[in-house]
Amino acid sequence: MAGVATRATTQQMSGTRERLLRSGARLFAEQGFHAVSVRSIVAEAGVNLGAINYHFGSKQQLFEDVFAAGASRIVGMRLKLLDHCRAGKGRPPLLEQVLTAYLAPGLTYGDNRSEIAEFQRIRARIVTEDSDLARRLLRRHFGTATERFLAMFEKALPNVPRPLLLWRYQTLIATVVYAGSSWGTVHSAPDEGTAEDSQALDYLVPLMAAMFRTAPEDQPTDATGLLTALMEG
Amino acid sequence: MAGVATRATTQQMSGTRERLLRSGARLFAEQGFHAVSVRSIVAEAGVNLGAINYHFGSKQQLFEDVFAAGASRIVGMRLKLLDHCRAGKGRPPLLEQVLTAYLAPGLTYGDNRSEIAEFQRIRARIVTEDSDLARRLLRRHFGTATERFLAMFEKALPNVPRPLLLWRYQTLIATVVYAGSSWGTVHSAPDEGTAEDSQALDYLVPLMAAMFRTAPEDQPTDATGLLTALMEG
DNA sequence: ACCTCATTCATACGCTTGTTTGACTCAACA
DNA sequence: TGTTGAGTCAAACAAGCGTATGAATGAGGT
Repeated sequence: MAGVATRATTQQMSGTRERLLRSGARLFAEQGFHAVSVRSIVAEAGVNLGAINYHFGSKQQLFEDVFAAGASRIVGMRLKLLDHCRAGKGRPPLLEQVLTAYLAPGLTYGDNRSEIAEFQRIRARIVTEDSDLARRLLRRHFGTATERFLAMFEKALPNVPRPLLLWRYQTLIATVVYAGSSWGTVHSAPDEGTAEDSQALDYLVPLMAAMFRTAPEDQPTDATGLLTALMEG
Repeated sequence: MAGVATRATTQQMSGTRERLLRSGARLFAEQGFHAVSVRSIVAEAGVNLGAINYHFGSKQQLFEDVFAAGASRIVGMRLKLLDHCRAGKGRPPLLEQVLTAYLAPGLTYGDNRSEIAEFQRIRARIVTEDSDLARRLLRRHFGTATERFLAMFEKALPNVPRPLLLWRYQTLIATVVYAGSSWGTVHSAPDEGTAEDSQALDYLVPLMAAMFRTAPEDQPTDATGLLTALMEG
């Protein structure tokens, strides 16, 4: 017991672990897992080379811990906000509430602005991977929250069948991941397309709401037919 | 002159260059630039270790060539389709035409289905980076096409001011990149959320159209205020 | 004062990395 | 029939990688 207390106290005091988590998050977000060396992490953290393997066991475990920390922060905020969403007169539509609950924690707000941006970059990268590690991390940290949000979206839009809803949810994910990670650069003119992060929520909620509310009867636009028409001139 | 002809003929016959481009595309898409070794590429291509440095000069140059090939294929198709977009009675709305022109080449259709998916994965990864290389590649290969599409969107939606239009264009990019690379996996239940690629275009065009047509007066939903309300209960 | 033990540190290990080198092959041309 | 030169190949290079090791450190408990 005394040993455990001592260890906890010492870890808290030394802060090596925390410094590694922060440096790791910064560098992994910037360059990706494989492009970052443990030497560059310990250098930025200002600690010894062996520190990563001592505190985390391996470079990969440090990465997983970095991911877990960022994910739990965002998901925790999302679920807390989701708990406060309810339909009612005088309140905004349920859809807008749920969208706000989903989007806000993933956008760059408040004090831990940069940490959220860093995590979203890490997440954006991992989403495009299909390694077992990627699938495992995503499932573990986002699985239950996804189910709860989908259920809530179904309540907000009872006449949208589930398959169609999934497409919209995917688009929502794409938008928030992309927005949180690399927003602000439409790749043409250098200054063009930068958007204020602080306004992101106000811009995105109406856009996503409009997309989610696309009427089912609007759905079967024959885009494929349109495509062949375009190809023929 | 004879020398040049000889070289071209020999390259065409050997096919080592092309094999490397294909193996590189496959592996870079799967694992990312830094995670892939030169040796794994040449092994998959069934060529000698030195072949990459001989034909491309460096691993990075091979990557750039892979990216250039994929980008020019997609952008070329997009611009060709965009040329056929025009308003007119009896035709679909201009917005849907432009959206189809933008989305179709990036989604997984037709014969080179896997090659497009591979490139979209590479692109998704590079979009989240902020290295000079990433910026350079994106600017070079997507810059002018972006300008032309933005101009066309402005023509299709003349009453949407440019800053708002950029947000919607960003969302479109996010959706197509994400859809083309890692679609089909809402990360909860394993089977849930898989969507048929062949229907992607028909699903996405109406969603994006609804989002693009969000009325300007709908825009200033006070999501920030809603957020504070949610946080307070 | 002594022991304990979590932590730090310098060093080294085995391995892989991207690239280079020089000999070799062999179709094309004079 | 030589000669040329693009292409292939095995071998080696220095450098960097993640990790392991064992000694030094130093605060906490007895």
